[in-house]
Amino acid sequence: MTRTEFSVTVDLVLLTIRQAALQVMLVSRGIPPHQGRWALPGGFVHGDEDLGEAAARELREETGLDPRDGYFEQLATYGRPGRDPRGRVVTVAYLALLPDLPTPVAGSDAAGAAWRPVDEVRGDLAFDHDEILADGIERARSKLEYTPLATAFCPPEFTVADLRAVYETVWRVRLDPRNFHRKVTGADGFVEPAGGTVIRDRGRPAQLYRRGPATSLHPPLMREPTRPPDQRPDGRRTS
Amino acid sequence: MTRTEFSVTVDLVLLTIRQAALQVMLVSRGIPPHQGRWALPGGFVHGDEDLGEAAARELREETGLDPRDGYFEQLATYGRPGRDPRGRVVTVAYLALLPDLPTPVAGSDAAGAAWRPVDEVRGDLAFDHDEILADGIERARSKLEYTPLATAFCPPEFTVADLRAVYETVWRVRLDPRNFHRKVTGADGFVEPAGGTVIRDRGRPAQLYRRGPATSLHPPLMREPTRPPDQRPDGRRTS
DNA sequence: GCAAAAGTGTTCCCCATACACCCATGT
DNA sequence: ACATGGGTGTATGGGGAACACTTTTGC
Repeated sequence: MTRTEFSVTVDLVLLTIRQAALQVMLVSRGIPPHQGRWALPGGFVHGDEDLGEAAARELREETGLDPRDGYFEQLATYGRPGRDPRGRVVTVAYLALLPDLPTPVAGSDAAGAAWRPVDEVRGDLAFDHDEILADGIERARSKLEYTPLATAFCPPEFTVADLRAVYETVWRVRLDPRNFHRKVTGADGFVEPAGGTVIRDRGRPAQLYRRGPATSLHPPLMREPTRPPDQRPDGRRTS
Repeated sequence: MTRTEFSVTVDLVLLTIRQAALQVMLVSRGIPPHQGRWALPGGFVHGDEDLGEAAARELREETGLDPRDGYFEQLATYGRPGRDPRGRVVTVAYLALLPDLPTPVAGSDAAGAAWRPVDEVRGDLAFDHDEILADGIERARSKLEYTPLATAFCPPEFTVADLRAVYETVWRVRLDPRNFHRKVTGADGFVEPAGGTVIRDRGRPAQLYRRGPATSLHPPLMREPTRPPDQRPDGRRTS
């Protein structure tokens, strides 16, 4: 019975929506291995830490954000021999869905950290981070179907249109604004009125809402549509 | 930067349906820590193994089963300091849904392995295995809603009633046999006819079916009903 | 014949979709 | 005035739930 010794790291898939695109937080690696390449933020788990604590610590160190600003959950664990040239390293990946806060990237570690559109970085990441990122995006997509987590991408107060933009961006679809409005405001505990109104661009002012108390939606409120081939706004087809 | 050394184990949540109950494979621990208590089967990850390989190896060693007999996926990873008195041990839990095959428990390690109804063991397991088991059951429950994995609990050929019993057992509900039959046989790629018929108890012979090619069901075929309080056959209430 | 389980047909109703229409603002 | 986005009302259709009914076996 070999009791091989491992190092254990946490890696973060931090997703947000900026400029109408799904973006992921990446760091440019300053040291080998994979020096100069983009990678998911992360680091070694300390001796007295639970895994989730280590992930939350890294989140604070790298971005200044708090897990409670958005949503935070364990994603999956990766331990293929050879995935890290430094030795036998198992990494526990965490997924966070965050609002596009004016990121106070101040922290020291955060040098070289940046939001990047996921479409522009797929295939270019260090280690097995492409695989981890793909799993995180897939998880986020499916979570939107049966949980109220779309609000995790929104700031504390948001409009129905903001929330709709989340689904449209993550799923790459157009949703009918009128039916969307009814479903969201009608769903029990999904959102609750915050009182104010705001004018985003042109047109009638929109009501502001806060996250509601719901933690799950049964039946699922929003369902990822099975797209007819021409419905993608960018004209591309699903494989 | 402390690079603490960890041991890494895999633990298996093996679920099946026997005697109309959801059952989990447990081993009685022969050595400390937690000697004499029930625990999930598992073991240390070897130096040259991927995590999934280690889990599949443990499955073979402990039960003689193959991952491909049913369904197999990573569940979650647990690494709370102090969860194992032997030191800093991180465990990657895997979930398997298996048919009630005439288990060839022959293997040496399998001494003391047994299927136990999940209702009878909750709260009594070693380490943090109660938490892991609860997470596995919850994952299995929700997977049935939007995947065709209920067939993983069935032998290669099964009747619609067999499949219905899976949902009824895992969800603790009664489902209408007539509507269930139509939904299952009508869903694209969920099941396909195997040709034969079989008489289980009394009544008209039932058609046999095999697993179909579908890997996902969009929209979800079966939905866990939100139960009116009196609908549980055993009369108990959901918390 | 009778009980029991398999399987089909039919009705009703909810709810998602589609879309006409009105509201409130900036220019 | 008119363009633009916010929000409501309403008709239509598909699918799930409920259940009457037929089929095929064992006893």
